[in-house]
Parts: sequence; C-alpha cells; structure tokens
Amino acid sequence: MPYDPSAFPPFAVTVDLVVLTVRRHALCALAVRRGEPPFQGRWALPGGFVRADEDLAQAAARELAEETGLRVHDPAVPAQDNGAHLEQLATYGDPKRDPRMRVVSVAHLALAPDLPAPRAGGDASNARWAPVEELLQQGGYGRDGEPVTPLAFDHAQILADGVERARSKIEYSSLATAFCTSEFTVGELRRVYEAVWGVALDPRNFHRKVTGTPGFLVPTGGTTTRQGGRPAQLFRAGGATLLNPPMLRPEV
Amino acid sequence: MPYDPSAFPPFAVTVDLVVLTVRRHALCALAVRRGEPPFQGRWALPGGFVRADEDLAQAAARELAEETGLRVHDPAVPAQDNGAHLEQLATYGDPKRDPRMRVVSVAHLALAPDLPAPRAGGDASNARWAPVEELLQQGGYGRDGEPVTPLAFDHAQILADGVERARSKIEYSSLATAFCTSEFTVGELRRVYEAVWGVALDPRNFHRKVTGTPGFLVPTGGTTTRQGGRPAQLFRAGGATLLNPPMLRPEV
DNA sequence: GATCATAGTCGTCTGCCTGACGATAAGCAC
DNA sequence: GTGCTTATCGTCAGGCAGACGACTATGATC
Repeated sequence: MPYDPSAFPPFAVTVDLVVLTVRRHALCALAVRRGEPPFQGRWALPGGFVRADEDLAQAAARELAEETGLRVHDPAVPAQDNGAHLEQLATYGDPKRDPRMRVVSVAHLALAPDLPAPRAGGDASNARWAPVEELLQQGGYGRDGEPVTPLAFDHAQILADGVERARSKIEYSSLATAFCTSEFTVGELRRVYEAVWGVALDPRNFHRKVTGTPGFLVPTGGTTTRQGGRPAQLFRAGGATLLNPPMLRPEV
Repeated sequence: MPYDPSAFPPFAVTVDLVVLTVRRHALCALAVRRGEPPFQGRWALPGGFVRADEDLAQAAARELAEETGLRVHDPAVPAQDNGAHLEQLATYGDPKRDPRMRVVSVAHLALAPDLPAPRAGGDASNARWAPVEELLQQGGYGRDGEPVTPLAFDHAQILADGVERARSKIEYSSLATAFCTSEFTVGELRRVYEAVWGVALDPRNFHRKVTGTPGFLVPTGGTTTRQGGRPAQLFRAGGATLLNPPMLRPEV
C-alpha cells in the first residue's frame, strides 16, 4: 500500500519546556518574551519546532541547551555535575490552541539547579526566571509593579501541569536533588522541598527521614557553612531514585 | 507575520490506545491484527489518525468507542455505568518508528471492566483480549500454542508504559474501581489489585484498608453471592479519587 | 440435613514510621 | 563571652500495616 499523504491531515509538532528551578526560596520557571504575533510581547514557555530527523527527547534537550546552556543529566553517569533532569510531561493538541495552524505541542519538564542568568539567543531582556505563582496569577500586579498578563497560548495550563508533576514527583522519588548543585546539605535539600511545596518542614524530622533512607544520600565527607550556623555535612545524590516510604507532603 | 508552511516539517499525528481490563484473574490488553503493511498480520494496539478538527482526547475517545463500543466515563457523572477511564499516557515520536512517514503517536490509557467481546469493525477475529504478559513476551509460544510475535511498531514499549502507569496509579488513587462493574464487592476489587500487580493480598487487611478509607467505597445496601461463599456487601465507587495513605504494593 | 469448601468480616497484636518537640553542637557577628 | 543561626541527636505518643486467629453465611456434596 503506497504512502498516501491525503490520508491524514498535516500537523506541526513542537516541544515546549517547563524549566523549573528554586531561587531565593521560591519555585521559578523560565519564561521568554514572544517577539512576534500571535501574543507578541507576552511571556511564554520556551520551545520550538521538532526537526524532521529528530526524536522528541532530542528536540527538548536541544531547546533546553539553546535557552539555558544546560546539558541533560545522563542517568548512566550519576556523578555528572550540573546536569538537568528532563522528562516528557504531556501533549497538548487542541485544534484552536494556536490561531495560525494545527500545532501539537509535546511539553517537557526540566528541573535545574539555580543558574546564574537565563539567556535567550543572547538577549537577556527576553528571558527571565519568574516565580511560578506570579506566572500563573490571574490579573493584578507582579512584584516589579508591572501588570501581570497571562502566559501566551495554553502555556499557563502547561506550566500548572508541570508544577503539579514536580510537586507530586518529589514525594516518592529523589528528584528534588535535581534542584541542588552536585554537593548539597540536608538543609539545602529541605529548602527545595519547602519552596516546591510552599510549606515549612520540621528540620529534625526531615533530617531523620532523608539520612535514614538507604541510597538516597551519600556523604562526601566535606562540610560547609555557606548557609551560616553550624557546619553541615555535604552529600551527593545516591543511586536510589525511588523513595519508599515516600516523603509525606503536609496537609495544607 | 504570515503563516509559512515551509517553516516546519509536516507530521502525521495518531492516537494509540492501551486498553486494559481484568479477565479471569489476568491483566489483559486489547490487541488488533494489522490488515496491511507494515507489520501486516501482526498484532498491534488499536489507534488511528487524529482528524483535522479534533482534540487529542476526542480522538482517543472516538477510537475507543469504535474498537470496543465503550463510552468514556465522565467525571461529572459519577454514577454512570460502564464508563471507561481514559487518560493520556505519553507521546512517541522516534523518526524511525513508522517506516512510511514521520508519525507522532499520542498514546492513551483506558481502563475498562471486563467486556463481553471485542469488536474491530465488526470482525472479531481481528481483535482480542490478550494477557499483557503474553503480549510483552519475547519469543516462545502463547497459551493457544501459536508462536508469539512481538507487537508491531514500538507498541510493546507503549503497552509496557501503560501497564506500569496502571500499576503505580492504583496505589494512590481509586482507579482500580474502573476495572469493576458499577457495583462490586470488596473481594472483586481485591482480585483486581491482585491481577494488576500479580501478587496475593491478605483479604482481611485489604478489607480493613478499603472500607476504612473515607470516600473510597459507598455501600449500596445490596449483597451478592456471585463469587460463592458468604454473601458480600455491594459497593459503588465513592467520590474520593486520591487514596491517602496509599495502598501499599507488596515487595516482589 | 449434616458436612465441607468457599468467601467475607471482625479483632488482636506487634513493629515501624511520623509528627511534635526538647536538647545539644558548632559556627559567625558583636 | 553573648546572642543568633543552623545542624544534629533523642524521646515519646499515635497511627497504620503485616501477620494471623476467629467467626459467619452461603452453596455443594454426600
């Protein structure tokens, strides 16, 4: 049976990225300013077309590198530094989600340690880390005093789904370490949980939990005082990826 | 800026379905026989092209209805009978996954109660429920004595991902009730867990757990002896969708 | 109709984990 | 040193899960 192009409607396929990090005790996402219609001047998630010979994960990794310079953490190299976690999130294909044409977007979720500064094709004014709370807010004014405009397209929904995925996934996996630098303290890891969940956790119980879970953390031997106070032991993420029993998210 | 079709490569977009049910104490998936190349004569997951004016979820629901006659359970109508659960699973877009052209497939996961018989365009010999273990098996012979051939395309991977999603999701949600008819007993629900996880559960502890979780089960007042033995209370799925604390899957 | 097999339901006990919280340790700023 | 900060160890009570005993109510079989 020959290939019949009339048998199916053509789609454009893109990848959109929810890139999350923790800055100043807040969960932040990478946003880029749109330079062209539709939604010109509005903030959006980074993303772009999937190329003809490219896998979806490749396209997402390429976009991530283009926007942030981050390489993707290869699970086969556990000790790799500064690698970001990247996973597929969900696919959005409402016929009206892009007014120009039929676009199906495969959204990906990336988790990264706090980065120096975003870059978007070298133009820093067109990319920023913004607290997800602010990006998802409806109306009102941001902390910079500018009026808040909703994200372009259906990106608010995509961002909300990504945040929810991250929030639930750090419960039962060691994914929270993806927000930390290669060596980190128990307190730093706890502040990641607190920022992502937006709650306060008991330092003593948290310490007991993470140090008591085999394979979660491995001590490097060093200590640091970069958080002030008594010197804290430094750890690296252990090989365990699943937390059993899970970290319990407090009721809100 | 005008719409420029040359700016992106065209893709075909399909939905593929992992339809799971529990039959005779085994987790089974719906498979259809391919009538045309590539992989002619091989078993595959049901699916088809997304139409030009159709949302992804609509396309998946349409395919599900075409293959099984099942309607999708609407969460707004909790008491609806025989509705299947349908959710997006993941998207597969390797450039070589279909030798004919560039196809991106948005896989969906459907959970259904045991059904009378599959239908595939009215031709029953081209559709069947098969134990997932058999569909995922590499080589050897099936229980009908025929040699086992792998599923077409990357459908073995898609099926494995769907099964894994179902296995993990019944831990912390009330999704296992989607495998049951509208009224069911605690024992029937337990056999669902046992079939999906492939383990044996203690009937007494299971009973305590599910009846003690508020909102999970609501008694209908009736009883049944359809499983033999002492009459069992009939229940309907309650409004709760999340199980907290979750059902614990025994170590293997 | 007695006996048996089958499934359902209620309890008990023990160990583990969590949440609450006291106490101590070890840095820095003054 | 005093005070402040963060880290770390310990204790205790309550809740939940696994193991398992006991009892109940059907249908099947003799």
